[in-house]
Amino acid sequence: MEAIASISRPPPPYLPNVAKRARHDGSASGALGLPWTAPARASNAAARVSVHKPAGARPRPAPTLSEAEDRARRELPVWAGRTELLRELELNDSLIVMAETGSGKTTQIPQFLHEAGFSARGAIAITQPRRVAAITIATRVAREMGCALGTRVGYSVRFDDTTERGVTKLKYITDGMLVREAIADPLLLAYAAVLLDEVHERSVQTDLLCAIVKRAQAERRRALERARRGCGAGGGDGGGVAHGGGAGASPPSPPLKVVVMSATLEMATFSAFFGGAPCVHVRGRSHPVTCFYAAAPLDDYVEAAVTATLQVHCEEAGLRLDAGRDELPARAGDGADGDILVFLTGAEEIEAAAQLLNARARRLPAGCPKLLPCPMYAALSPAAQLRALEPAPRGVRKAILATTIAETSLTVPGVRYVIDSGLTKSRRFHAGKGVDTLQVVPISKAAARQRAGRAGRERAGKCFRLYTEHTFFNELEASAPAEIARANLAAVVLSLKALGVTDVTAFEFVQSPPRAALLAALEHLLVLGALDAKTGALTPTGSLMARMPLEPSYARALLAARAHDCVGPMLTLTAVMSVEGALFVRGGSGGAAGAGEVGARADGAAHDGGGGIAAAHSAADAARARFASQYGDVLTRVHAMGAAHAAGYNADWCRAHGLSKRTLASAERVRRQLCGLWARLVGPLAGAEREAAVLSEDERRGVRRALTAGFFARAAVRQPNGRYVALASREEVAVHPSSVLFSRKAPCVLFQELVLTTKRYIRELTVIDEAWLAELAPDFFDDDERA
DNA sequence: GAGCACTGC
Repeated sequence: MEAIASISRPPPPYLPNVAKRARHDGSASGALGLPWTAPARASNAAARVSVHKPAGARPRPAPTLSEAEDRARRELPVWAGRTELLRELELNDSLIVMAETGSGKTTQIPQFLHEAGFSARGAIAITQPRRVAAITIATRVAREMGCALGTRVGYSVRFDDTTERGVTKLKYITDGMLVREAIADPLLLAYAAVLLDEVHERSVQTDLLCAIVKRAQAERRRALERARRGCGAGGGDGGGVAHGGGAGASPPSPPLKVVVMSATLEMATFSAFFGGAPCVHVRGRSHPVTCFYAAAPLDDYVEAAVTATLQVHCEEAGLRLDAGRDELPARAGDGADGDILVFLTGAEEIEAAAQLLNARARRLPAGCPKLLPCPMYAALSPAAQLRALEPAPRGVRKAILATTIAETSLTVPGVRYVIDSGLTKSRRFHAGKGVDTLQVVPISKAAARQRAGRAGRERAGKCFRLYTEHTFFNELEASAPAEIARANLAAVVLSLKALGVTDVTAFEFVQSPPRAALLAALEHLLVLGALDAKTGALTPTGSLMARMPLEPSYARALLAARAHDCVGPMLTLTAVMSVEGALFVRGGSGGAAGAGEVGARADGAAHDGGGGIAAAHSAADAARARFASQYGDVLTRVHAMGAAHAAGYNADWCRAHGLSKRTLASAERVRRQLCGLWARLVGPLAGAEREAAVLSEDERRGVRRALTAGFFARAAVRQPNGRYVALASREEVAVHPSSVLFSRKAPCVLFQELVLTTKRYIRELTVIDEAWLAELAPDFFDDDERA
């Protein structure tokens, strides 16, 4: 063990040992320049590999890799620890691997296990938090192993499963998919080993999977013990043990091997959770990144980010920002070599920064290379995202203005400088009020290191932090709170119940969520009819809900459609409401996503007027108005989806009607998936295949009643003074101005969303009859009246 | 009369 884990606690990369205050280039900074503090020396020890080379034969190279590629693969740091890893896994059921970026853990460790025979009695699952990662890594590994994707190596993500049971040995799978599989097969009998990757991200799903595999491990071990004892007691001699032999029982499955893979130092948490599992540390391969800090706190970080970008752009090109034409530097610097990645918090702010950058870039000193701002956030169309990833033209430096999307979800090549605002947007669930909020909060130290590391992917880089060194060391948390500690747990609790957990408050989580959140989730599921009030067990309805890839409230509403003769329309409704991404976008110049088109203009001269996001919003309002329903925003979406379906999702038609083809396409995919699921779980779809473009009045009434069955807790009634009060919380709420019901107030509405900004706004409304509430959710409203 | 970080089933 020691050989590999020669350093079980490596020095954190990027951190200076000595903080030296170093003003950049004397007094030159003037109005534009920001003063920085810099470390005494660049320090990133992670560039070295500290594991020894094991002796022993290695398998033959995969035929489809070139010799150079194969050599590169064997030189990945994780190869040095191959023998040790395998030996530890022979001796232990669980292993924690801390491997830094660039170590090759995700592609190589599964192959090590396969080659060593661990896959002989079951597949090896490798979980990934993101779809693209599962797909691209599986593709890469299939090539390394010289086989076609979908044979020995495959992936399984929503809507796309390329694996074949019994054939696929290495199965790259999204976290969520494996949780689904575990609901049908809690002992994970299809697998001989499960490798949980990127557990340091602490998503609800990986936390849940840790607990699931631990339980499966324990039960499979017990089953093995029982089989062994049973055989022994059954008499006979040694031979009987090897062959099993209980009356007709199938041979017990082998112990489940679990490898937990993380990229940060949080190993102790997971080691303790898995009963003191050994930890292995594998060095990564990244380049040193020098960090600079703001010398004093900054009040406007968008402004500061723009200033810092220009400063880095000029100074790294060998120019001083205030240098005049006569003072061109003797040393030419690096020209426009190396792009700048700027971390901001949201789309609106990024568009504002892009405009500011464009305006100020015009006033750069003569001889300064061009600077090209490139917005990057999830709402951008894929085409616009790709444009930001393309190499800049010669002599031009890109400034990629990104959200946290560039932290882990995608890698921007060519980045040499990172500017870090130190902030991110974070969603939090407030159990007491049952509302979600989205707030700008400081990032963690781990996230700050992750961001800085983005400058050192290809060569040595620099990171400029728009906060002080004191803030970094004394104010930032070591790591962000696990998602499970701040999320709405209704879906989690429903999954746990489906996994056979009777008492979720006693369940052993990697980190226990707040008790209040657990109780709120239980109560929510109880009033939805998913749990039995006496036993707390899943009801038949709850069991169906747990099998649907929907939020519990939507699942409940969908099931309620049976009683209201509107299953087909409700399938459309739940599909169109459960996809992310804007449905209504600006029409005209044609693009899948409205905001995307706005962002894509950043490289042109079009970034002049106030336009931007605000214009896209009002255009979306106009698109919404075309399909407006007197019954509210949800029915408006259903109308739009129905009309688009009738038009065959034609691209020109979508554009002309201000609808996002991309969002519609994913809604249609979800709808088809739900139809298939419904046919299997509930029964044949009588007439629901009719893709109702236009709903009858009865169907409109039906879906509003069905929706009430799932969302009664989010009802608001109009007061005599014209304002609304949310029934459950008794709080005053206001209709969001984007709603089709903004100027046409109904007496009673359901809302899908409550956002806290300048007011408590309710969004995505549906007009209902107040009497339905007591009829469809008597328990909930009886209690409420007594309260 | 305002504005949706990022994943995932």
